[in-house]
Amino acid sequence: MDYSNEKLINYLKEHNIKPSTIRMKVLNYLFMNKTHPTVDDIYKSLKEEIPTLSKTSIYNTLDLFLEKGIVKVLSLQEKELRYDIDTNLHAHFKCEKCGKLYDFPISPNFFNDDHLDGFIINDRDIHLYGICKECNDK
Amino acid sequence: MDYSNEKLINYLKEHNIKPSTIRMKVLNYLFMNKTHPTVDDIYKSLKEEIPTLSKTSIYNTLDLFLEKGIVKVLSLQEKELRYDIDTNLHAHFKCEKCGKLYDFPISPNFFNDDHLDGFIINDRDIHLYGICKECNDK
DNA sequence: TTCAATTTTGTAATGATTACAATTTTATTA
DNA sequence: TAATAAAATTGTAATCATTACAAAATTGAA
Repeated sequence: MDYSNEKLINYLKEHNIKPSTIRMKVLNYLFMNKTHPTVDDIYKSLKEEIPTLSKTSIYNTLDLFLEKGIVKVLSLQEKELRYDIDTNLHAHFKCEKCGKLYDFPISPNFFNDDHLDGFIINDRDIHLYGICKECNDK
Repeated sequence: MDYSNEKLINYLKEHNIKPSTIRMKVLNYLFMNKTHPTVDDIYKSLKEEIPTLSKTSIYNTLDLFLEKGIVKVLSLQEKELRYDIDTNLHAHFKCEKCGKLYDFPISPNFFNDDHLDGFIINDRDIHLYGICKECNDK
C-alpha cells in the first residue's frame, strides 16, 4: 500500500525539500522498496506510471535527497550505486550467490578506537560479502 | 629502495603467479607505495620507466593479483577503484578534506553478531569518512 | 631454431554518471 | 486572469573508468 500524498509531502517538507510529483514518487518508491535500489531500478519502475520520466530526474532527485540527508548512497563492489532510505547506523551484507543485500545492526561505539582519536567520523560504510544463511543451508 | 628482482619473483611464485616484467614492476610499486593507488597512479608512474606500457596491462595485472589474492580492491565513495597490497584485516578512514587514506586496525571478532549466524563472511569493507586529526588540528 | 603458449598492446565498446541547454511546470505578482 | 519569474523536468551529448578483444610481441619448451 503506497504512502498517502499527505504523508509524502509532510516528510519532504520536514526535510526542507519542496514537494513535486517526481520527488513524491521516488520517496514513495524508496519507502515501499527497502531493497537498496539502483537508479535504474527506480527509473524502470516509475517509468510505467510516468511515461515521460527522464533518468536525469531520478539522478537529480536522489542528489537532492542526499544533500538533504534523507537517503544514503551505497558504494558496494559493483558498478551501480544503490540508495538507502534508512539513514540510521547499520551495516550491509551482500550475498555473493543470490545477490541479496541484508541489513544488520551495529553498535554506535563500534569505532571507539585509539587510532581514531582526534578524527571526526561523518560517515561509515560497513559492507560484508559472503554467502547468506539461506544460500548456505541449501 | 626498490625490492630486489629475486624477492619480487619469489613473492609472485609463492602465490602461483608467473613472473613477468610488468608484474614485477607493479608488485614493486605496490610494496613501495602503500597509498592505495588507483590504476592511473600505477600506470603514470610505471609509464616513465616502461614507455610502451599499456593501461590494459595494469588492469590485467591487478585482476590477476586479485584472483591470486595478493591485493584487495577498495570501492570507496569515489569514481576510481583503489588497490591495497595489505590483505590483512584492517579498516580505512578517508579524510574528506585532504583526501588522505588512513589504515587502522580492527578486531577480527568485530562481527560476532547474532544476526549473521549461519552467514559465511568472505570479505569486509569498513570505510569511514570524515576529517582527519591533522586537518582537524589546523 | 621453431612453434605454441602466454603476455602485452592498442583500439574500440560499454555503461553509469554528469553537464547543460531547452522545455515544461509551478508559483508569484500585477 | 494574464504575465512573468523561478524551479523542475527533459533530452541529448559528453565524460571517463572499466572491459572486450584481436593483433603483436615475448617467452619457453621441444
